[in-house]
Amino acid sequence: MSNINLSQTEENYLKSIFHLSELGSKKVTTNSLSKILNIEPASVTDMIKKLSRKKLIYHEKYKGATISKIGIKLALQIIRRHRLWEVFLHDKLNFKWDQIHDIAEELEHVSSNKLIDSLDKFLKYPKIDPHGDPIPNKLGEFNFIDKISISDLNINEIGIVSRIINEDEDFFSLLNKLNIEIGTEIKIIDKIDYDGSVEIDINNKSVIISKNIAENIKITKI
Amino acid sequence: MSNINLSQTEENYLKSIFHLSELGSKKVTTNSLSKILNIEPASVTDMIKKLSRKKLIYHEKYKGATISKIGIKLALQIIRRHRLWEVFLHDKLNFKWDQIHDIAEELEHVSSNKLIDSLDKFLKYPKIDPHGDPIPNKLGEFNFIDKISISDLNINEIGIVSRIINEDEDFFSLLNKLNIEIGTEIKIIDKIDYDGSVEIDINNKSVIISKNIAENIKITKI
DNA sequence: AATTATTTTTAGATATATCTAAAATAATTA
DNA sequence: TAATTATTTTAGATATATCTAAAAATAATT
Repeated sequence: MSNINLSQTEENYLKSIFHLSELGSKKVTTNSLSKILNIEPASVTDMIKKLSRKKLIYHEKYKGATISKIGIKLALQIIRRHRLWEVFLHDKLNFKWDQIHDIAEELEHVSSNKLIDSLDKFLKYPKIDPHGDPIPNKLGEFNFIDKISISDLNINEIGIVSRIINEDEDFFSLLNKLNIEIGTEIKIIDKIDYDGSVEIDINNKSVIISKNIAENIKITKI
Repeated sequence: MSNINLSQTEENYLKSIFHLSELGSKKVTTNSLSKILNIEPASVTDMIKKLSRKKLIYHEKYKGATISKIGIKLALQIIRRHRLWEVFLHDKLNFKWDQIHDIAEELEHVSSNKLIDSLDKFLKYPKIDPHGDPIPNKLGEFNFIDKISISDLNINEIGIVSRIINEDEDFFSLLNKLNIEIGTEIKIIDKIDYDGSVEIDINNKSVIISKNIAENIKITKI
């Protein structure tokens, strides 16, 4: 096997490209990367060229980048590491689910495969991380469960929170304020046509959440 | 508190300076650092200047460097992280003691203090790592047990291996070959005056080890 | 279709961490 | 002590990852 060795920076770019490409299907623009990585477009262009040279992405000038098969494979390994560390932090070290992301961002770059496979075993081969996101296995396979979100429910339907898409700190603190976590039962009281906001019931308290928030909370219908 | 933030590279230099200074008492030369870090002396000089500017070491041109109080404190935190991760890898992930060093070298640079303190708790506040080295606590305090080594034993005396100084991969594989690990009982059969080699008995097998090897294996006399 | 606005890229700088070759200093030895 | 050897530092390059400012290409609007 050609052992491709990436710097931490390259790994971060690749992961972001993978996420933005939505499982490899979409083209990723320089600007979108610039925004989520907080790096100037000019610098992004340089890195795109670099990853392109390494065949992890394909790039056509001014037209955006597509992630390659090898790129996807590597990205999934980084995501696997990230999510396994999140499980460790949450389940073993008792971190709150909103405090694990940043630490996992550092841990994910530790490169030993043996480490990750041992960690996987130690954690009893978890299938999802504390945010409900699927954990790829050694081969990059994972259960792709693109669940429906709160916005997909109709009035009076009930859902159980299964996955949080957004990993912003601000988003997490909002969820904490609303007492929403994985497993929380949510009932739809009303849907506001005007802007897609949804009135929901959590533990017998009613709140109205914006369309964007509703779309970022995936649920299982019951 | 002024939160001093070091790069991975700076951390590695500082740790090496601390080790070479033998707990802060000795001057460290450019060449000695160059050798253990495998970096050219010219580059070492640059980094010495940098750490000196940050007041982590004191440096007099052409005369070597001394580690400062803050330097020692920071070095001990890095060592603490390294050794706690080694305990985790050995005790929880079932790594052999000769496979943990390199991985801990990467993990030690993950910067969250909360992570390390939680890990410490999870591991039940271990006092020594799998090589028998003491683990500094949050405040940098540790039990300094500079044990005697095999070379300090006399003929017919018995010692139990308690600590391995050298962390080279080659040294570990030698120990594995000799069936020596922490806890192994060793009896001195003969001491060769010519070059300080020692004939020892391990599990009723006798071998001769060099002076250097004997000095790198610390023991508790029984 | 022409103009304007946006996005992307290029060009040229900067900081970090490294290198080699040469100069300066210190240590050793004849 | 003077000459030789070894160590350390300086000077100047290189690679990575970033930046700003300006140019080029594409997209949107009038």
